[in-house]
Amino acid sequence: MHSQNLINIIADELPDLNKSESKVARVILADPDRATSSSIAALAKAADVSEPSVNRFCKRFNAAGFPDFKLKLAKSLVSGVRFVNRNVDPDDDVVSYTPKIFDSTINNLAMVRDRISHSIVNQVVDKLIQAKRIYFFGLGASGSVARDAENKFFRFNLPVSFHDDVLMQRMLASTGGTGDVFFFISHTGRTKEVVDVAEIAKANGSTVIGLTAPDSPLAAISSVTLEVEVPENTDEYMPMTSRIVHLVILDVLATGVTLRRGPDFLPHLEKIKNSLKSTRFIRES
Amino acid sequence: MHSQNLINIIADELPDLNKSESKVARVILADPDRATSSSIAALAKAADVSEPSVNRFCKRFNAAGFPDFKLKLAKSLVSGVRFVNRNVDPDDDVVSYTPKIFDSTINNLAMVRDRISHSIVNQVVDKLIQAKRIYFFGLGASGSVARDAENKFFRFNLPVSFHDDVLMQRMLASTGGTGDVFFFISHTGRTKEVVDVAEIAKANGSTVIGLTAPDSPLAAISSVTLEVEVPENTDEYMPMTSRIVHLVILDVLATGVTLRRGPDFLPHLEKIKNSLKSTRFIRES
DNA sequence: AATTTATGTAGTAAAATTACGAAAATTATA
DNA sequence: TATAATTTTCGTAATTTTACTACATAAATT
Repeated sequence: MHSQNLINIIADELPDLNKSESKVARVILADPDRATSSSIAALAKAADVSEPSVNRFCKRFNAAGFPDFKLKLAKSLVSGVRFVNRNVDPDDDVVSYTPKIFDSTINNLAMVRDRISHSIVNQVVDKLIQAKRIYFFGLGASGSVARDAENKFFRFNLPVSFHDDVLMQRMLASTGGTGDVFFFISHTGRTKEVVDVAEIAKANGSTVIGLTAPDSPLAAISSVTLEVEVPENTDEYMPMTSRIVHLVILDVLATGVTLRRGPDFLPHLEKIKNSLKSTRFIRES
Repeated sequence: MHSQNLINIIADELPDLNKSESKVARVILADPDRATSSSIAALAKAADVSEPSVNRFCKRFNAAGFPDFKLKLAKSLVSGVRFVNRNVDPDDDVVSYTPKIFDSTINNLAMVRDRISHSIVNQVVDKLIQAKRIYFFGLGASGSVARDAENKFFRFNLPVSFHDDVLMQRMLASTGGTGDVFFFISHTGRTKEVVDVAEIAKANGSTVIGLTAPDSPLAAISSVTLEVEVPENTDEYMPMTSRIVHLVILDVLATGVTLRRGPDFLPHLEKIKNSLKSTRFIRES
């Protein structure tokens, strides 16, 4: 629906392609990287079709021609599938694994940037602005995200808190009601405790917002879901990057709230910023 | 030097290029995106040089030829990094501010990726591996980073904890000693409380690691400093992104530790992963 | 059997590369 | 300082590779 990856588009269309087109498609999907660096003749031979068939294939996917197609393919390899080939190896040294981890995080951010639903962001900003009270809930790694969110939203002069304790979450969820916003953060969206608490909150009439994986139990329950699809960890050594994506989405939400509040609100933010000044060493220079 | 972006490489080499090469370089840098879709003839004409000059230019930058160069250029353009750092405007709507915030985060990550000192990362990994005990300290937003670090390093079977309470930090710092690692996370590196505690830890013979700004009081005290230079917030609406960079650096460190531990350690990580399985709803599909 | 769709052949146009030599710049020598 | 020798830089022209188009035939569908 959004700005999909070319590889995925080809894979999706595969059943609808005719014989020679699907031959081409399969050769490309088998080794997209190789495809970007081969000539139309080489690719035609590999797929056992004629050159014009390859050319027609390219045009079918909205490319001006073969070279343009290769360009688009190369681009989509970087933004999407790169992490597949760039896993951390057991015998990598610092010089190799450091950029790999950065790149993987960057790729995921770029992917979500291009796919996030703006209308849902808007809806969530609405809910947050109208909230009587906001609770950020998360367990484990998502607990840190929730804590960061509290820290950020605290500046809006709203009653906001974060909790990483299940019992506390459960109690608060059951005492909440209309006007309260419960904001659940979860990588998988399938942690039982989290889903349970979300159900309680929902049952009591609170607004439930989920920052989580699509098609998850948590997403199903939530009043509004900010869907974040970050590829599963295939690699033992590669860290989980959904946390980072969640943090940036919360940055986006906070910015949305600030902007919605309008310029009258800026002095308040300035005041909070200044309150921290006295705790700092003065910068010499 | 590292896995640099092709655009940066060209910009860096610009002074060392000869007349026609630099003409080509300037045309490419002026509009890299256009360059990826033009023919060698068009580019030669735009740069007012001959076609072979463009070809030689490409080979100088380790491309097989012009088409290969275009491919590499295209890839480096999408690597997530968008070069113009756009600020959030007071009258931006979701569609505008969302990508801006993602882009700013991505830019900062890419910058640090290319500048981080690998030898310092290595040194810190060494210290963490040898540590008898690790304490992650941070206040405010950095407290969440510290909490995340605890969560991550906990898996290494090391005595590790995080603290965002100054009194607690102070007590622990004064009871620590040789073999203990105190890991301070601070955006500015100039929060008095943090620097005070770091001084106490240092005085008692503990190892002090700083993840903070260069040329800051905290950096000065630390045994090893992971320097993170993220541009100051020029924009009222743009969130602070150093937190994110800090988190990714901690990911890098955790990966370093895992790799150093060797393959014998993987079963242990697997065990922790499995321990969480029973808390989850089974994925239907 | 008629029509549409799919695919390949052959020719053409465009693009990129190579080989070579002239021009410019640099260095050496008188 | 002038000039010759050498190296580097750069362009012309030819060649090769690559991509595209028009057309025809084959296959599939109606």
